[in-house]
Amino acid sequence: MTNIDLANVIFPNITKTIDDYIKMYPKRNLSETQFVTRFAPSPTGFMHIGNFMMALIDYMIAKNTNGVFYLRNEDTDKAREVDSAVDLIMNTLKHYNIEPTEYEYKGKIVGNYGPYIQSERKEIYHTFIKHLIEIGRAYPCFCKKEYLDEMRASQEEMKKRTGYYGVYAKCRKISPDEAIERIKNGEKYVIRFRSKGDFDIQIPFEDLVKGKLHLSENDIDDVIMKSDNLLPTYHFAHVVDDFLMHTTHVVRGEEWLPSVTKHIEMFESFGFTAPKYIHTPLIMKKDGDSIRKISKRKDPEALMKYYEEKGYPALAVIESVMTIMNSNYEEWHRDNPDKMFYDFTYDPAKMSASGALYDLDKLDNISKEMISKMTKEKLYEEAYTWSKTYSKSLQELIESDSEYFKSIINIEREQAKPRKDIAKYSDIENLIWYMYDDKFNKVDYEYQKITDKEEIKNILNTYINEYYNESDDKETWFNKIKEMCDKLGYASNMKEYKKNPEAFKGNVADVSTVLRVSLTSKSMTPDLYEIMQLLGKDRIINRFNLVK
RNA sequence: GGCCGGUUGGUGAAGCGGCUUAACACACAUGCCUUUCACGCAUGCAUUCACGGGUCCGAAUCCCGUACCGGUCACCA
Repeated sequence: MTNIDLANVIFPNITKTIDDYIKMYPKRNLSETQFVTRFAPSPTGFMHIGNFMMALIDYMIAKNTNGVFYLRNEDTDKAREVDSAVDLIMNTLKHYNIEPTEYEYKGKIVGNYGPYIQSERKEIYHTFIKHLIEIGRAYPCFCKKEYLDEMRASQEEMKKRTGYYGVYAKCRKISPDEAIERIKNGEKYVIRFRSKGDFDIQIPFEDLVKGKLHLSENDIDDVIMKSDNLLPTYHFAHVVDDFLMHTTHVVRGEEWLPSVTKHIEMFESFGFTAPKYIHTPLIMKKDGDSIRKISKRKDPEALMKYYEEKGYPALAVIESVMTIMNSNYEEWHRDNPDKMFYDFTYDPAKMSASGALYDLDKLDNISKEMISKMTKEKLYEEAYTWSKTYSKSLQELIESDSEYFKSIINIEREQAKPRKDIAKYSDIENLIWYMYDDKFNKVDYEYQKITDKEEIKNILNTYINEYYNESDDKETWFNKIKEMCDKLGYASNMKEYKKNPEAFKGNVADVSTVLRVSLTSKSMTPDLYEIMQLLGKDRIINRFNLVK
């Protein structure tokens, strides 16, 4: 009995050869400078910010080189799979407009290199594994979990490297005859790769982020096919898929760095050349005094849904991640304000090799800047769309009178130096609620300098009876407030007040604050004149009367 | 523990042997402007690049060692 007999016993129904598949997945019709990337998440039901960064890198590389960015669903771990996970991935990519050119979704395959779902590629993997068995580079392993556990424990005790290699790889020595017999007896087995590597030999490897490194050759016989579902492990699926799909650049987290030599050896066992690798640093989080990997369990901002729920503009999130990917992005963007982020050329070599802390302050800043530049129509649309999914109360506010809403958000907008107070759509309600009468009751007034109730009443009455005129323009309006200040003993001129504060009861800022707080309850609001214009005289009087 | 990687301000970082008295941006602080807040403007914020040694006329930049941080050592990806 030979390895070929063994291969036929294990895969009796596989009739194709790897050459058949190589023909079915021909070289892509692209030039040397057009790169092929893929986003290959496993459908666990989460979209982590680190995954998102990798997808963005994939997208940027393909976009920059006019190449191909495809999505591959790595669902070989059926135990961890979540039903809605693919929807989440697709929706997130769609939300950020970084959609793949090839993918498989809801039964539809777009692209010529599918299926793009690993569990649908079982026959392909089996063909490749069968080939490896035939040429003696893979074999069935009957070792039980107990043996493996004992092996590891004794290796640790003897301070040796752990793993299934050398003398520990006892199924390596099983003859085809014995293997066939044991299989026919119904013994459970996995398929392992037969490594020819020598751990003491260092091989050079170049990672596009980390640069040139030397890594020990792999000598571990890794499992390449699992026993229960007969699906491949990540290592093997990576090799087969990225070869057949002609991926030129593999972007993945740096946790994969220690296994590149496994992958290289597997590529070589088929006579294939490995793709280029971009091992991205992990995104970190500060936790007290220490720094750790950002965690989906402890840090809400680790998950992409956080940014959607809070209502950050998609572009703001992209730009904040771009600054982590390539810190020269910001400068570029300043110099090219009219270009889109994808016009920027991403360079993995400029990416930091160490893990970066993701800074929410930075995101807020980028986002405020971006929202401040939106027209009122644009902000209205964005905020309204967001509210329909995430905030019923804001939605109701907007729907009660959309023109009024637009007028409110337009205060200090659409001008050279717009107001920057909205970082995310979920901020809006808290910034404008007082413009709605049904919310303006039982409020806490934040009076500042002038707190005496009689004096406040006096200012309000004097103002409404003697000075306020709804049709005044802004300059006249403010001049009248100053006139009132003079009359009531407050300084109308700040410079004079500062020169001699003792001579006055207070100043025009203090008086304005009384008006502002009486009308809004808050001491910090946008332009008071515009607020008063929007409220109108009747509502102003009503609010003054509410002040007790 | 073995192997691999990293270490420049509170944060992202530039820097790649002399142009650096360490860029730019965020954050923070102060001042100016101002009807509040914000905006804007101005100023400040690492005498020093984890530490120790070496190479060199010259080092954040090159070499060695130490420390610390991270990754990895699964039929998970």
